[in-house]
Amino acid sequence: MARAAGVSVGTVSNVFNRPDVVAPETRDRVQTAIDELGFVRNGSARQLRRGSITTVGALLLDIRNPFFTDVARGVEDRLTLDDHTLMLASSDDDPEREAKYLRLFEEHGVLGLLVVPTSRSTEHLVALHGRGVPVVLLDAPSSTPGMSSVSVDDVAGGELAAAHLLDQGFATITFLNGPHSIRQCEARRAGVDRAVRARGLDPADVVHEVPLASLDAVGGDQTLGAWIDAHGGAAPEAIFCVNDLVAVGAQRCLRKRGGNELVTGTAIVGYDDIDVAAELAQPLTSVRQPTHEMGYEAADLLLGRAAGGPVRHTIFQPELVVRASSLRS
Amino acid sequence: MARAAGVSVGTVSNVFNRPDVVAPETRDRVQTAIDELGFVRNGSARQLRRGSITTVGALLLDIRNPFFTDVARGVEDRLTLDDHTLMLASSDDDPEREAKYLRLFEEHGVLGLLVVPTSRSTEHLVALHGRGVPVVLLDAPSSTPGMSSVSVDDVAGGELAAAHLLDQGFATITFLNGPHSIRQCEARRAGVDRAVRARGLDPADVVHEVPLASLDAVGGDQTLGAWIDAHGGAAPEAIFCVNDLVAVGAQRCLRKRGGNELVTGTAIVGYDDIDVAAELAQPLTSVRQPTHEMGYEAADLLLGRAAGGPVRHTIFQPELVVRASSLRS
DNA sequence: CCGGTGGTATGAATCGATTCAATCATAGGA
DNA sequence: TCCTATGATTGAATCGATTCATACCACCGG
Repeated sequence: MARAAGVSVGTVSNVFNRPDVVAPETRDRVQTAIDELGFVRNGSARQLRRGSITTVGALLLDIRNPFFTDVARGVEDRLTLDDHTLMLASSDDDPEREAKYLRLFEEHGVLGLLVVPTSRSTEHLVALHGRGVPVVLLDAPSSTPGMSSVSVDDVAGGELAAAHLLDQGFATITFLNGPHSIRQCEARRAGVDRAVRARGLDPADVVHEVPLASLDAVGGDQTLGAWIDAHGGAAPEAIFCVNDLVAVGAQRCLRKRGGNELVTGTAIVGYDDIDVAAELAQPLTSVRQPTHEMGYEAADLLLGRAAGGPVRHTIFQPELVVRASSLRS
Repeated sequence: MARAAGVSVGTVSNVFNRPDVVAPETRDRVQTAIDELGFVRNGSARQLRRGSITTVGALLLDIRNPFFTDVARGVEDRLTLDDHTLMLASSDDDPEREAKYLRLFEEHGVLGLLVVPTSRSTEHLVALHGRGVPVVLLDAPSSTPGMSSVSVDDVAGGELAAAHLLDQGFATITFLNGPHSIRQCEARRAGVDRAVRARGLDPADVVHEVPLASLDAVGGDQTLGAWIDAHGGAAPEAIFCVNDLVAVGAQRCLRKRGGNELVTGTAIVGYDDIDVAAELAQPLTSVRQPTHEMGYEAADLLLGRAAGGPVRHTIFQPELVVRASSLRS
């Protein structure tokens, strides 16, 4: 220990935590000893004595999805204001991985957790929260009392997309969607239906929902390809994709079938407004979610909560960004 | 504590760590008590006693860059094999942030660190490593004895790109590059020069290097635009971009100036081969780096190192993926 | 009946920083 | 000169899990 500086343990601790109570001269002496030895205090010991301090955990679904990393960036930006740090991990929508990471975070005495819950998993979270670890749900509304949440109105998002297509005059919408066990997928479908009904139409006549093999470009490509094959080689007039990666896959599928020519006969709307949406072969119309703000707000709620603040449920509104891919040619 | 199960602390500890030495009957009794109370052992205390255990830290340059998240995924995939977990953070190429996170990781008693070093920063890392925390450098070769590293041969990457353009018959290459203080930028330039010289030409005649305002799409767009303005409105015949985001920006710039028409007169080569490279307006020729393998290998090296294994320097070879953007029309 | 052996359980010592009551030093006031 | 107020430093107790030497028990062979 750095009492090679000729002082007691208590004084060293004071230099770190309450420098003002230490005489300037002593402080300097200790400080130089610290620098020379490259002394770093043991975080585990600090934390053991103090309770949790600086780190906040975030458990996302997929660390490679730009939507989540943008959210994470918002979280980080809020946390650095208070000198907190972020521990990231991804659950891959696997409840088992989720449970494992939740336990690890709790063992590490994390200050609180931001969690994008997997399809079905709330028991662990509720238990954790009950044990006194503040939890804020991300991209999912909370029904547990005392647990804050930050989410986006996915019904409104689905409605925006469908309304846009209907207003263009398309009579049918082919909806490449994920399983309804995923809340977001179900909600977006509900929004689509609402837009259809608002125009006096019957969803059963207008909406053709096609379940995706996977929620990425490969899934979009294959699923749309199979659909086209099953319909005598005719492409749909208008497609709504549950996220932009799927939309990219759909475009790829159409282009392959059009002999690598740009296909402009089919309207496509995506979801998430990823960075390159504007730069694609067909600049993609998409529903934008305020990712950065979501992360920022969630971190803010968590820190407030940890300090005894109020429970809140923030619901952001999505926004439609219209580009060439959805316009009638 | 869970000695409401009627046993001593030591026994509870044994149930967790050496279940075989506890009598089955006792073990069950303790286990049910644990489950009922939702008992989670205090990670700080464990770690204090044991030394570091499960977590590995990774400090990346930018968490939003797909290149780094793909690498992170490789890391995670390796770590889960040994039940380790990953703490992620991004330094934003800011040495101060880097230092802060390094200290935090060390305080947390991390098992080891994977670091993509900022432009100039090795002192901290060397000191840390000297203090006994295993460090593996990512995407940068190590010159410090005892410190393993995983990197890609950026000289070869630059050479691949330039050779491809030269072989297409282009007489000049406009290179949108970052500052040479960034090792990768400098190395790629060296590779370009090597390709030029190998063909008996003088780099001074062939290569026009243009410094970028920022290493993203906005930077690529603006920098190329300024260059074109400075050259009487004429676009270069062949462009090499230091990464794919810059290439996307360059394409955007060209399209804007071509009245939103696809511009096929200019050849473009990017770097990183991001996911959507094939789906862009001009499918992008790019230099691919084995991101996932890099992460996996780095994590493997780190775990090996922590277990007293050897120091190693792995250098991966990049690969050129040719698409339409670079082909003579 | 005794000593030995193997299988279990115990609890005190330990890790290292923090905290707080107690000690020590110095200066100022009476 | 003595007493007190103020400021600075000390060191023992503490956090909670792990570890290890010790104790306990039952059973077996001699």
